[in-house]
Amino acid sequence: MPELPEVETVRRGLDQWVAGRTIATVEVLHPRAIRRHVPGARHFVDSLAGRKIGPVQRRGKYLWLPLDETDALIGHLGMSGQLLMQPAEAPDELHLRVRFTFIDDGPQLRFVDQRTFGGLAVSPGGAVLPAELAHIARDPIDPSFVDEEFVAALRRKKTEVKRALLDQTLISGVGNIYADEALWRAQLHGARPTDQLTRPAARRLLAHVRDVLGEAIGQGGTSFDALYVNVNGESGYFDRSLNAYGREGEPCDRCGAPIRREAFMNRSSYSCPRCQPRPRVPGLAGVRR
DNA sequence: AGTTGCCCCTGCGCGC
DNA sequence: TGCGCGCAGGGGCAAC
Repeated sequence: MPELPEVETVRRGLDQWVAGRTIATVEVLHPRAIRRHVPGARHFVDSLAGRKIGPVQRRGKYLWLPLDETDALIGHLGMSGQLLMQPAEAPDELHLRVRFTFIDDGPQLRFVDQRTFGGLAVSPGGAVLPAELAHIARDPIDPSFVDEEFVAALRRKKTEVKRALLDQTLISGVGNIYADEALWRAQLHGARPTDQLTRPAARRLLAHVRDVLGEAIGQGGTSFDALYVNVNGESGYFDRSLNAYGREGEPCDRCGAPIRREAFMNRSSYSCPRCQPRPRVPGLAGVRR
C-alpha cells in the first residue's frame, strides 16, 4: 500500500522516535517478516541487540536504520506494513510481527503487517546505502535525481508509460495511486508507449510525478483505511486530493466525464476517458487492453 | 538483456 | 446468516 509519501511520512516519524536510541531486545513473532534475512531469526535478533540507531534513511519505498554507523536494518512495508511506536503496556496488535525494545525503556518499535508482503532484514555494512537496495533507482524527491537521465531512460524503454512509472529500477517511490494521479495531471493514458513520448512530454510527466508526491507528503500520505497510518497511528489526508485513483464513475475534476477503471496487472488503473484517451494506433506496446 | 507474468498473504465487501 | 469471489498503496524472480 504505502508509496513514497507514506514511507517518507513513516521515515520522519521514525527518525524523531528512534534515532540515537540503543536497541535492547528484539522479538520475532512471525518468521515471514524476516524472510529476507537469510541467516535466520536467531541471527537477526543477535545482530540487533545493543546497536545504536542513526538517522533514518529512505530510498524509494525502502527504509533503513543505520546501526553504529556500520550495518543497517532495512525495512519495507509491502502492501500492509506499519512501523508503530507503542508504550510497553499497549496490547499486542493482531498482526504484530516484530517487536523492538530499547535500553532507555521508552516506547517500543513494532512492525505490524497484515498481509506479510513487507519485511525487515539486517544489511552488513549497509549504513550508508545497503547493497540490497543498489538496484533501486533514486526517487524524484532525491536531490541527486537527474531529470534528463530519467527522461532519456524512459524514452529508451519499450513499454507502456504506467509500467515504466512503476519500475523501481527506473524511478523509485511511485506506486499505483501516484502513477494514476501523475498520469491524470499529465493528461496521458498509462498505455502510451514510452518510446513515443516527446522529451517535453516526458519532462512534464516527471514534473507532475514530483508535484503529486510532494503534495501528498505535505498531507501525510493517503489513507483509505486503517492499513496506512504513521508511527503514531494517525492517517494521512491526501485521499481528499485524489483526482483519479479510486474514483470510478465520479466526474473528472477537469472535464466532468466519468472516471473509468481498467484492469491493469491484476490491479486497476483509473483515468479520465476524455482527458486521457487510449493511444490511437497502438504500437507494439499498446495492443494490450 | 530487457520485458512480462506469477505468486507470495490476509481480510473485507459484495452478490447470491 | 453464510459462503465464494474479486479486490487491495508491492516487488522478487522465473520465464519468455
